Amino acid sequence: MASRKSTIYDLAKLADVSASTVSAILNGTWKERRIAAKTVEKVQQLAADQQYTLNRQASGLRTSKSGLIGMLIPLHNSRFFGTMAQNFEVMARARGLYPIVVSTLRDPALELETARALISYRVESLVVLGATDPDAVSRLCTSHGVAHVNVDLPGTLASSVISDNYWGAQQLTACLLQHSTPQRVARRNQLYFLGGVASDYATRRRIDGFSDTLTAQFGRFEPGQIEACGYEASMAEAATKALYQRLGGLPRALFINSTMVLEGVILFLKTLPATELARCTFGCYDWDPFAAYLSFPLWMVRQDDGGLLDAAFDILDAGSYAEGRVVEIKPALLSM
Amino acid sequence: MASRKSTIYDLAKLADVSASTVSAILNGTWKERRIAAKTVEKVQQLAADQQYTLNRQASGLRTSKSGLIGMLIPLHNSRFFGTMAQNFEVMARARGLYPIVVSTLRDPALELETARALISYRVESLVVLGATDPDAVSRLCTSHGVAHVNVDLPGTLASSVISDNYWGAQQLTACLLQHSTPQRVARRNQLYFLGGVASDYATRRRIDGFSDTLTAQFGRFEPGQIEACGYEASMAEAATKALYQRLGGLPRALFINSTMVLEGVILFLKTLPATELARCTFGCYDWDPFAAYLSFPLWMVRQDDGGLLDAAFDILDAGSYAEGRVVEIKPALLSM
DNA sequence: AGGTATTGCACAATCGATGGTGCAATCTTA
DNA sequence: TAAGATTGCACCATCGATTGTGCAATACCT
Repeated sequence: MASRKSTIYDLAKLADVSASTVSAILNGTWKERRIAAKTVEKVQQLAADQQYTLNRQASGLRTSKSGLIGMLIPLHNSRFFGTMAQNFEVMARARGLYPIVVSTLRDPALELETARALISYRVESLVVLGATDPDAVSRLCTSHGVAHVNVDLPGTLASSVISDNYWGAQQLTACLLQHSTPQRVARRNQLYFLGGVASDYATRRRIDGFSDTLTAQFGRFEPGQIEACGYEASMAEAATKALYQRLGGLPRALFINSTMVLEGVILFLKTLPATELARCTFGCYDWDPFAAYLSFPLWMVRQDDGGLLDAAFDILDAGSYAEGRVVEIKPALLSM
Repeated sequence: MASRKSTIYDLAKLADVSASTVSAILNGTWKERRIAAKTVEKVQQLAADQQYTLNRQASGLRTSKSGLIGMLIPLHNSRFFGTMAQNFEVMARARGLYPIVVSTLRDPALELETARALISYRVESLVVLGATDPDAVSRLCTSHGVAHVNVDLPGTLASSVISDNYWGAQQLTACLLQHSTPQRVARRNQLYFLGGVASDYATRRRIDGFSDTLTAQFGRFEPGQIEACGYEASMAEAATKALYQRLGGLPRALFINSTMVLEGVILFLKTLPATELARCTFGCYDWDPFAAYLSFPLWMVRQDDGGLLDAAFDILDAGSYAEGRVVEIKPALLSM
């Protein structure tokens, strides 16, 4: 029954018809080919008995369609990227495409290598999420005629869908201002921005939103209020500690750029007495369910993952990826 | 320069050699085929100029190798599964295989459909993580000669690598006993197990570890101490509330079965005053970085994700997947 | 010089599925 | 009943890469 493998030729022999007939029956084009209903039934029964499965390598080779759609993500084990991957799979399947999600560890070389691999498997489109060097991927895709779209971090060579980082940062900063207790001590009477990479587009936009809001409020803003210490928890922990020592205490409010950075901040906060924490208001750009239940209040910006991917698929569906437009999707501000 | 696509035939024409020569040069077998070094160089240069990429559909069809290895996971947006996916990718690449991770939403039908799709793309092996019905997937894989291994939840038709849930539950339970304050109120003088599905293998083993430890300690154990309310946060929230009302307070200790369930528990705990929380000791089977920073102490069992996958790949590498053995990997107990 | 050995490559079949084309057999219609 | 229409399917080239085999051309040897 379970012959090691079974091809349309095997079925053809068993059913005493030609391979092309079997093919037409199994791929649904048998009506156009005027195959008799009873032949159809016989072959379908046989295919089921023999556990036949289409060889998509062969099928794809012939039709030059793979049925695959790829997504590059920086990491699997992050809430945001995981949720995006989850949404991506659902939307891909809804379009009859088979989703492949691969992480590239924020490594430009791995991004390119991975894109190249996906292209060699002949993916039909590619969603490039949070890539470090989206334009390099764009060049590769374009030279191979692969539709693609950047998400979360924009590129210049293809259309992009990103969070409205500027707006979100403004909202979060305004919120921190509003909910923090003004303090007398001058050196503490400030808000600080922590984490991310200054050369990174999203971080830059958030810094802009942060600093513009502060400038609008106070008329001044100092570069020292920004600590773009990277995304790693250990870096963030050290940076928080350094800030604490520099200020002689926690700042009036802290704008934490990503949940990964938040992990690092918390590592340091754990060493402080609870009374200290109460003096500072915390905000985090990005959301995590457990972060909502920390021992101190925390404001969070939650990106609209569904909205981002909807827009991305719209671009792919419309074939307008080469236009290089940037669509911004507003995030949501969540209290604690 | 960037011809829409370029095949070995295009390169052959340009280099004025045969396609088989190009193929041998590009796949590294040119030494055995005694291709002259200068021909090699010429063709390689040309391939680079033309942005040639191997068509893996064609290559795989011919060699009946896809270079793909698949992994089924229940969800992307969970720490544990995300981390497993991340490790999987690294290990797959180290073996020269291209990883495909797909989620199946704990849906047996989707598990099967996905496995079938991966097989149609001719994956060379399949890691089945936390599947609801691993044996159905095994049957499919076996009938197609695809190597596979179950991870996290065992099957009976293929080798499995799982956490030592019994041992982990014993450890966690013992730890809860040791760290909880014995209370006089009889109805509270008990530990409760919350979450999971009783028909699920992992949950059953954990319940066994939990109840055996309690029986050993107290000589008795009541079925009412188990609330296998499922994995959803909302269910867990309701169950916690019901338990609280039934007992007239929190129990002496709570064994929370998964971080998802923990989310639900916390939703309810948020409605209680902090003094109430101090009376109960909390333990969670599974780990989340932020759960470590909740406003109350929490013991967690962290599964050895690297160890699980190492063992899984060992089985695949050894080709011993059909033996149906079960390997248990001990988890770690983490304080707060 | 004549023969063998080696070098360097081309040819052609093949993997499995697809789809254009052609051709009997049967059916329809005048 | 003969001509035309329709039904039902087989044949074959093709997608791009791989690999066993064969065969000139050059190198080597006595």
